[in-house]
Amino acid sequence: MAIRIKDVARAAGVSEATVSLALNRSSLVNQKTGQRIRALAKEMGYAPNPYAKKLALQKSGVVGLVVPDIENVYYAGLVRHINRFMRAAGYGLSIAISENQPRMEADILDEMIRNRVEGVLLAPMNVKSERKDHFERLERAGIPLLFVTARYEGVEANCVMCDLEKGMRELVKHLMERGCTHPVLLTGPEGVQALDERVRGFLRVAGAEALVERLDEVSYSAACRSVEQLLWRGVRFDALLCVNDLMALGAMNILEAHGCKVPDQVSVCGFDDVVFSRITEMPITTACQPLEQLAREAVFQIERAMIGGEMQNILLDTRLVIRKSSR
Amino acid sequence: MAIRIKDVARAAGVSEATVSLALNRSSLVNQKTGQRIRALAKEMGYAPNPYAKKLALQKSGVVGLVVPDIENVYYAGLVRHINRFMRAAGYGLSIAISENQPRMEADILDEMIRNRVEGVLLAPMNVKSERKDHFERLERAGIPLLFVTARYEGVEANCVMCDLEKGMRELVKHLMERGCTHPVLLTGPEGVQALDERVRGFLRVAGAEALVERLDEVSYSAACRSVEQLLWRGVRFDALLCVNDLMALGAMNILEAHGCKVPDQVSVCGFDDVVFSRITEMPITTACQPLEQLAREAVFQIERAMIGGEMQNILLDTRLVIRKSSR
DNA sequence: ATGAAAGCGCTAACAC
DNA sequence: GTGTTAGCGCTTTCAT
Repeated sequence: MAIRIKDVARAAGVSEATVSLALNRSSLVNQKTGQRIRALAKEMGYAPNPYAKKLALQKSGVVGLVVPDIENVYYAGLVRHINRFMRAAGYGLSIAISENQPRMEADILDEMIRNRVEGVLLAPMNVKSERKDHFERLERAGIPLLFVTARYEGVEANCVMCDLEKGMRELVKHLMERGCTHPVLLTGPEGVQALDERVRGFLRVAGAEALVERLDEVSYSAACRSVEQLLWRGVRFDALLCVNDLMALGAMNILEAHGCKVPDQVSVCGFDDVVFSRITEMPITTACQPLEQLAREAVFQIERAMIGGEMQNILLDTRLVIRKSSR
Repeated sequence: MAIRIKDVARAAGVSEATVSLALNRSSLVNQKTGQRIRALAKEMGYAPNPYAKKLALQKSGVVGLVVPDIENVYYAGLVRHINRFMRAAGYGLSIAISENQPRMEADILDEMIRNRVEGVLLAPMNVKSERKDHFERLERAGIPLLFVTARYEGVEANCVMCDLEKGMRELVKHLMERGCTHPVLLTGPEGVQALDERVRGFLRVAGAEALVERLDEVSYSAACRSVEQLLWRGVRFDALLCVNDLMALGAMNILEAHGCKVPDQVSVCGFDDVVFSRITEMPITTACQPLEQLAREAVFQIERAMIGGEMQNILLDTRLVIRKSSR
């Protein structure tokens, strides 16, 4: 089969132990012999069997990453960046997709425990979920957990995310400065922390009586349906804020279809600053979440935890990006 | 640390071998004892150490999946489906992203070889690449390779993909039936098989002298720039075909911005049928690639190869989806 | 500075 | 049917 340490040892005329030490750059082995062995190993095309190594070392060198939806370009971007940073840091990355299903998320974590991952980065689902006991199992297994992009209430763990409430406040403030007086917020189900934060920010600036529309899901089509409804009900509004960019796009399309001019009659805002806010004829004002920084911080923190350090909560600022849809 | 087979054996009052056999549902072990042992193991929360298992069995039970760009929703969808099918089939899936960088792709394959993956599903990059020797290394390692969504010329391996040429032919035919006489195709660099196929289909129906614009990359912004150019050069055209939906969106936006009415003055088509073709005010005509089927077939084929069977080339049909942008 | 040997947790011949 | 034992390939302690 493949070439083993034993083969290298024989070829080099030394023992397996020496080869192992040499390859791991131990100072125990003579400089010269070390070099010779490493050269020989490379020449022979030796590559250690990762499973033997993991078994002997009793650690895997891999961290798990769980995202709720890989087709959402926001999470896709997160995955890409975390993947890059993690590899650069010399760890393996095991990517899993919970598909927004609590059951799936639990299964994934259990599998990660079995696979002895040394840390878990988890982006919460965008649905409410009750059972959280899989996190206790993680904890019992002594595996550090770090939330990214949002957290679950009731689960004790650090988190790297943006100040979503503040981001939303900035958006509303911006709209009001432009003269909007009747803003409406389109959001998803209550009890999802990342959404609740946005709602709180909205209410704080727009006033507690401002209109908040709660949809079943934070999707394009749900936004479309909701705006249809608003128009049909004759609700008066001059600003439409959405909890993500794709929803804003849906909202805008429906408004335009009904002859409602954006931004003249209604200003529209998204959130996240993913590709959707830039590829429309009418670019969308939004709060940019700095994905790359988020990823960098997440990798940095989990790395600390893995080497026995303490993690911190990291709260990054979003950046207000003003585009055509609000001016 | 965790609980081992030895612990279960002791608790059950049998040997490790018996436990191992019982857990693997071997018929060698007594029905009753088997049940008893399995129950006990579950009760004790026993989970096998995957690395010890992989080491002993000399196989990993995982297959590798390489995609060029996870932020492209087309590949993201592919990943999601393959992930589902692969798990359902009882294999682990190792997801890697080549970021359209040949060097990265090579590194990934080498790492997969080291990790003893039992098969590789690879979606080619959308750039030309010269060196293909990493595939030889795969082959030498005896690891089956299956291309998905496209293939590399010059690499001997089976492929599961759509008949892109035919798909493009259908689009052009559709446009011509609608009365278009001057179609233009926006594509990417030459030498990328998945693009070349589309170009061939286009030329075959539109005629060999039809205009083909070759861009550096198949992106939104490249399409925008290209259409600006076309208009500026005063090129006469009444149909714009793009090799993907995002480009079609860009093209459409630029046309509209220049007062060029779609579809009255110019019909526009995309390709793939990803979300972008449905979320625009003006939905885009496109050729739908049946991602789920593609994924199912890919998993099915690679599975066959892993159990020693023969793979087949699979060529699926795209489906013409006519929307507003072309009528 | 190097080698011998035990051990990581599991499987699979082979013996009983 | 069940137990004994020898690996799988690597690391690491302890001799030398």
